[in-house]
Amino acid sequence: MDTLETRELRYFMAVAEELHFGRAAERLGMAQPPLSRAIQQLERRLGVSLLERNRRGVSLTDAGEVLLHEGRAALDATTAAARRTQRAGGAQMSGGPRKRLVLAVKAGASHELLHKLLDAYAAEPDAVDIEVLPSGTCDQEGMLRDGRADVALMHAPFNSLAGFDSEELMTEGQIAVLPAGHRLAAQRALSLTDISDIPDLPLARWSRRGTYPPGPGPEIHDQTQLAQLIALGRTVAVFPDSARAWLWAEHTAVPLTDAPPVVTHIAWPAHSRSLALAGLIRTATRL
Amino acid sequence: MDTLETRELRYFMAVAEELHFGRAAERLGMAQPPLSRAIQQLERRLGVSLLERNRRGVSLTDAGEVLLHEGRAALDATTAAARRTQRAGGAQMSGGPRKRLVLAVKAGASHELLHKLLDAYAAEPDAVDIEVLPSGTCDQEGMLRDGRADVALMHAPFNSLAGFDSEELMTEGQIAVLPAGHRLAAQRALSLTDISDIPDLPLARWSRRGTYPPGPGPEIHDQTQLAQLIALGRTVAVFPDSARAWLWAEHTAVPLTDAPPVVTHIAWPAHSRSLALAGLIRTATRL
DNA sequence: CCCTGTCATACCTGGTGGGTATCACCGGGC
DNA sequence: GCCCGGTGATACCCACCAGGTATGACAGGG
Repeated sequence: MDTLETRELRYFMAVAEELHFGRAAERLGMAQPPLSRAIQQLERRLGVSLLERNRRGVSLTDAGEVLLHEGRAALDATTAAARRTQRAGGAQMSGGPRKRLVLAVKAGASHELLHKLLDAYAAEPDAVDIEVLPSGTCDQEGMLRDGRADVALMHAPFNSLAGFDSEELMTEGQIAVLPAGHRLAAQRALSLTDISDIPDLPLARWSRRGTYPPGPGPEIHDQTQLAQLIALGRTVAVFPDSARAWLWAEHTAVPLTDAPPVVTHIAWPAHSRSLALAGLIRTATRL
Repeated sequence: MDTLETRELRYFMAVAEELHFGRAAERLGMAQPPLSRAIQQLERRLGVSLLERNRRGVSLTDAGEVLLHEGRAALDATTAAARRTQRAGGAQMSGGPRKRLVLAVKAGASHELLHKLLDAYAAEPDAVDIEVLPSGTCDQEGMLRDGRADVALMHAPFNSLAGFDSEELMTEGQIAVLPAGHRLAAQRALSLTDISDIPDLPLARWSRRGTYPPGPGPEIHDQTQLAQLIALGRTVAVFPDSARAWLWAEHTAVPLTDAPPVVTHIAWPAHSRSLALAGLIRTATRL
């Protein structure tokens, strides 16, 4: 059969990610035996073995690998359905905000564009409330996928637009943000190689899903933290032009000649049919 | 809570589509009272009213409308996960086909391209079996979405590529297919207006999701049927150039000067990670 | 050799999904 | 006006199964 209950998917995802029944069960807030049994039943129903039970641990079969990816998408779509439904209906009963759109943005990025967009949209006759949801972790894709957001500002090439509809809004170059007193801060322009190997100024390393790329630079997970470390002369970082908006007095921005341009898009789930969303997109493309 | 069991989604979709608890229950193979109760529980859990129970029938609230669309996507993603997992795992146990990719195509379209693609791919060293799944109903989108297919040939502007990754393969003009003896069959070229209002040759009307657009022409749901009606001098139809491959002796093809070009794409789910699929796409783009 | 950590098995229990019977309500016919 | 047909909701019951606890089987390491 091709049923496949949400609960079973949740269970399998937990096991597939932990590769350990005990820890997975703990994460799910249940005991280990029923979890084992549920996975066995799932395997029997699908007629496919998903996990290789080696002594000492568990590993995924090819089919398990497929279910891990496809199941993630399915679970995201399911929770998105629940979230968006609640948002659509919450309005009509509580006297709260009539209708809301949740717009995911990268915290601190494209301030000016965002401001213009929100102002222009608010002036539209049929505008609804826009809730801006800033994400420090650059996870606008996930937010669209699991329904935490209805629409997002994304930045190629950092975000992938795969699976979404999108419109291009703005293209900008990138800058190196240096301590004001540093010798390179006096330059007119720099290249990526100029700043990638400065012994006294190692490039900052952003956290990606909790892990950091290797290198000598400080580990960063927060823009303010980074701004401070730059101001203290400890590191250097690369940002889109629009980051000039939040620079401190102790910072100096120098254009990068060979950094890839950053393209800001407005993106939304491909199947979306919301009129409010269509209005926001229309406004955005007219900016 | 943001749970939302697959079963509940299935139930809601049935009611939302039928707008009738009794018929929905019948379609689901269950009795009406438990279905009513399940929907009530769903509404309470989400804290949102989904259906307006008017005396004499049911209608959707705004939130219900949203759940109808989002839920369809979620259910499709779920059954896609099940189907693709079974395909990935079916190979390893039964001695059957090692690994399969299912390629959805519009029945009868792009014969030559398809042939070249399959031949070229079969010559690749790491080729897997390709199962060609022809669809008479032009529903390649749905096939990709619910996992019946892994990859599809789609034809803009007839199919929407929204939500998929795709690569352009071929662009072609369109032709009018006329009865060989008709006076217009002698022309070198025609425009859409030339053929849209011929009293003795009304344009054929294709079925779209079971309904037909209004007009005087015959109702068509099958290519052979259409071919026969043209050969009999009863109707005229518009096709991409590549349709010349299956024309009969009694048919005459005349190029259309102002018909939009047809672009054939190869398309696949945006999140797909299959190596076999990547190989097929690479072959296709090299054609 | 036993101890430890793993997942599987055995068995029991409570919650709940589903069935049947019935109600409440309304609109339409005569 | 009355009754009838058709709607969804309610009441009640039962059986199934998700989940818990206790325990087993099995391998690797001291």
